[in-house]
Amino acid sequence: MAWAVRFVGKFVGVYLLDAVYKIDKLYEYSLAEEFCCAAMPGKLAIVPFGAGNVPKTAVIVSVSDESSFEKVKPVLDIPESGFYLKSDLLELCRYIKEICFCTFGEAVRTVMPAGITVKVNEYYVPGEKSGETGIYEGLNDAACDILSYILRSEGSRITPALLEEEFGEGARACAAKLIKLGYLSKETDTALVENIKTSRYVKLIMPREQISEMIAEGTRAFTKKQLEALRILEECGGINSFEELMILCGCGASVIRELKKKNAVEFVAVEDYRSPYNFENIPEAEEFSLSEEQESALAVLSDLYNDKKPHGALLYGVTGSGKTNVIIKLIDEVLNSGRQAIYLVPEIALTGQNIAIFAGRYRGRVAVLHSALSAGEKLDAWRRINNGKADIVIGTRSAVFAPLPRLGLIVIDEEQESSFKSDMSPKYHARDIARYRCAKTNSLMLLASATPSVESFYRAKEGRYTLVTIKNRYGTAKLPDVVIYDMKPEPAYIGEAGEGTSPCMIGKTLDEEIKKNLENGEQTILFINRRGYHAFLTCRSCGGTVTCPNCSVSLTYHKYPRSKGLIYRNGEMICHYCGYTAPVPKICPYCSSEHIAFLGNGTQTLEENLSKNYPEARVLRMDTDTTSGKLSHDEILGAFRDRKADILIGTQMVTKGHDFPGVTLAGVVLADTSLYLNDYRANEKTFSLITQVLGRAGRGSKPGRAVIQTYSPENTTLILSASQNYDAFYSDEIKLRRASVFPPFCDIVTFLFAGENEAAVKNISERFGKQLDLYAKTDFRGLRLIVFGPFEAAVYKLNGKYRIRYIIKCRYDKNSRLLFKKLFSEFSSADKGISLSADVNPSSL
DNA sequence: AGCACGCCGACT
DNA sequence: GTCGGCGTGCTC
Repeated sequence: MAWAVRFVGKFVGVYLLDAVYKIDKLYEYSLAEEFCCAAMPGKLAIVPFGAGNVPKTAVIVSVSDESSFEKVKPVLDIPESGFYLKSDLLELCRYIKEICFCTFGEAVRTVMPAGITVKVNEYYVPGEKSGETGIYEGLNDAACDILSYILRSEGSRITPALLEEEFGEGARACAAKLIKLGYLSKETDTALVENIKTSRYVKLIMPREQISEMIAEGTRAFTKKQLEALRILEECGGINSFEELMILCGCGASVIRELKKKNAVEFVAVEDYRSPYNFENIPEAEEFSLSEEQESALAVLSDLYNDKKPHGALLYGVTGSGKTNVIIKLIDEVLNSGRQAIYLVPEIALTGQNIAIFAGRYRGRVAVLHSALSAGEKLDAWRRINNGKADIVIGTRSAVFAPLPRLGLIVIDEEQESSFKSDMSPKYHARDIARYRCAKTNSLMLLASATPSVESFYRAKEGRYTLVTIKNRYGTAKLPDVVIYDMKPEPAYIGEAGEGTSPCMIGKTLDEEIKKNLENGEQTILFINRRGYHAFLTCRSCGGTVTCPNCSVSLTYHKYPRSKGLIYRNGEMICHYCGYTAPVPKICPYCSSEHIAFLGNGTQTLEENLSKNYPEARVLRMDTDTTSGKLSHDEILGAFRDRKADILIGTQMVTKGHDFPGVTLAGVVLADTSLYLNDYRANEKTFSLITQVLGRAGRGSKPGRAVIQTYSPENTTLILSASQNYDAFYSDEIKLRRASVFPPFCDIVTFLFAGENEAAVKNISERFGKQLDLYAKTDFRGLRLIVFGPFEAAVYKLNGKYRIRYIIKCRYDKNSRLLFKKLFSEFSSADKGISLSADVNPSSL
C-alpha cells in the first residue's frame, strides 16, 4: 500500500457505511488521478480501513485539496454509477446521527433506496516473492498447502470464503501471514449493484408484407406457432414485452427465441420504472369546491406557504370536515408554483383508495413509496423522484426522505399515529425529519388530524405551529348517535366444547343494532384490538399458562393457520412477538393435567361468535393474519365496499379513513383494552381510536350509530370521545401531563440493554447506571435529569434475549445529547453479545 | 467490529 | 527457544 504523505492533490472526507458507533467519524483518504472526476459528495467509495486494510464501503461527504492528516491512504475505488445522495440528504444524515444515536452509515442506509448495494470481491493472487524458488522452506504444512493451492489455481479467483471452505477455520489467518511474508497478495474489485429492472422487448424486424404473405400462402421457414407469434406481434404494433407476448400467443419462450434466431425479430432491453400501481385505469378525479370554512383554512395555509419561509401548521378538523380536500387544493398550489410535495399517511392508511385520490388527479406526477414495495420498486420510484420526474410523493414514514429537488410542502396526515415513529434504528420520527427538511428548504410542514397528538396541539396552542381549525362536518355527514354500553351485567359467553368460557363479546344493545342493520341490509364495522383468538391456554389445576420459550409472553391461540402454506388445521399457538409457533397441547405442560382451557378473545373469536349469532350474515375479517400480502388489504376493503359482506371485523386497520357509504353502524367490542395500556399516551390513543371508529359510521346520507362496549362506562376519556369533544379532552390531558411531568413538558429518553446472558446484561446495566450518576454529578452537573431504572423491560425476555431498561426524563437538547452520546459510545459495544439501543420519545413505554 | 501488537504458558 | 493464547488500543 503506497502511503501518501503530504500528498498534493485531491482528498475526500468519508463516513463508513458499517462502522460501530464508537468509531463513527469522518475519515480522510487521498484520491488517485483516475478517481478525481468521479469523486463527489454523496457518492459511494471503497476505502481500505484499519490495520488490515479491509475494504469498506463509505460515502463521500467532502472533496478538498488539502488533508489535515499526516497519513492518508488512497481510495480503492469509486464504483461507476449515476447514483449519489444530494447534499441536502447528506446534511440530513448528519442531523439523524445527531438526534437518533445511530451511525452516519445507518442514517445513509435509511435515506438511500434499499436497492443499492456495493459488492466487494476480495481474492488472493501470487505475491512478489512467489516466483522465487524454495519458497516453501520455513513454512508449516498448512501454509504450504494453501500457498500451492492458490498458486496452482491462478486464473480462477480464490476468495477468503472459498479458502475457508477448502481448508477450514484457520485458513484466512494463514493466508494473512503469507501475505505478510510476500508470498501472496490480496486484490479487490468492487461493483455497485443497482437493482434496476430492464425488461426485454421483442421488436419485429421482418417486413410486414412478408408476414402476411407467409400467412396467406403458408411457409416452411416458420412453424405454425412462430407464424402466429409474428402475426400477434405485428398486431401489437411491432413491439411488445417478451413476457406479454408469451401470454398473448400462449406460447413458451422457445418459440420467440427461435424467431430471433431466424432474424424475424430482435430483442431490445428497456430500462423500465416498475410500479405495482397501475394508474391507467384510475378514473379522472372529479373537481370539487370548498366550503366557506375550508376556503378560509386554505387561505391561511397558502399564505404560510407563499411566505417562502419555514413554517409549521396544524390543520385540526373533525372527522368528515374535508381536510383532505383542503390539502389537495394546497398541493395544487404548490405544484402550480413549480415546487413539490410529500404527503405522508400512516402505514395502514396507504390503501388503493387513498392512492387513487391522488393518482386520479396528478397521474404520472405521483410516486408512491412505502415499505411493502420490493427493493427494485423502491429504487425505481426513488430515481423518478430524484430525477425530478415525480412532483408529488405519497407514502409512509420513510417517504419523508424522498429526494425531491424542489420541495415546498410536507403533509403528515393523521399526525398522532405512532407509525410515524420508526421502530428500528435509527428511531426517527417523521415529524422531526419533516421539520428539519422544511426548515432547510423554506417549506411548509403541515400536520393534519382530527385528534392531534397532545404534543402537537400544545405546540400549536403555544404558537409554534399555526393552528388552522375546521369545526364543521362537510356536506350532509354528521356525527353518529353514540351509546356507551356497560358490559358488566352481561353474562359470560360459553364457547365451543374445549374452548372454555370467555367474556361475552356482543352485549344486548350492540346485538339489537346488528340485527337491525342486517334486516335493513345496511353494513356494520366491528373493531377489536386483538388478533386471533387472543386466547391463552391456562391450566385450571396449576394456574400455568403456555408461554413462548424465547419471550416472556403467553402464546396466543389462532384457529386457522396464519399463512396459506401452513397446514395446522386444528390451529396453533403463536407468539405475537417473535412468531414462534407450537401445536396446541392436550395436557398442561407443567402438571400434565387435562384441565387446560382457553381464556380471552380476539378477532377470530369474534368472527365465530358472529357466525353463530347471525348465521345468515356475511362476515369479513381483516387483521395482520389476513392481510399479509401487498394487495389483499385492498381486496378485503374493496369487497366490503361493494357490499359483498354485511359485517367487517378487524383490528386498527379497519378504522383508517376508508369511505364506506353503506356503513351505518360501528361497534367497539371492548374499549378497555386500549384504556389500560401501561403508557402515558393511553388516553390519547383511546380518544383517537374511538374517533376513528365513530368516523366510519354515517359517512353516507343515512344517520350513523355507534356502540362502545366497556367495563368502565364512567371513564372520562370514553365519555369525551363519544361526544367528540377533543378540546375538553385536551385540556384534561394537558393538566395531567403537566402534573406528572410527561411530554410535552419533558422529553423521554430510554436506553435498553439486550443480551442472551442474563447476568452480563444485569451487570452492564448496573455499570451504566453508575456512570450516568457520575456524569450527572460531575461534567454535566447543570442538567436536570430524572432517571428511572434499571428495570426489566415490559417483555423481559424477547427472542431469547433478556432486556433491561432505563427511562430518563429530561430536556432533549444539545447539552443532554452530549451526555447521552458519551454514554452510548462507551456502552454500545462494551460487551460482546450485548446490544444497547436508545430511543427518544418512544411511541410506547 | 476487526485486526495488529504485545506479553505470558506448553510445545518442537 | 517458538507457537499461539487473548488483553488492549487504533482505525484517516
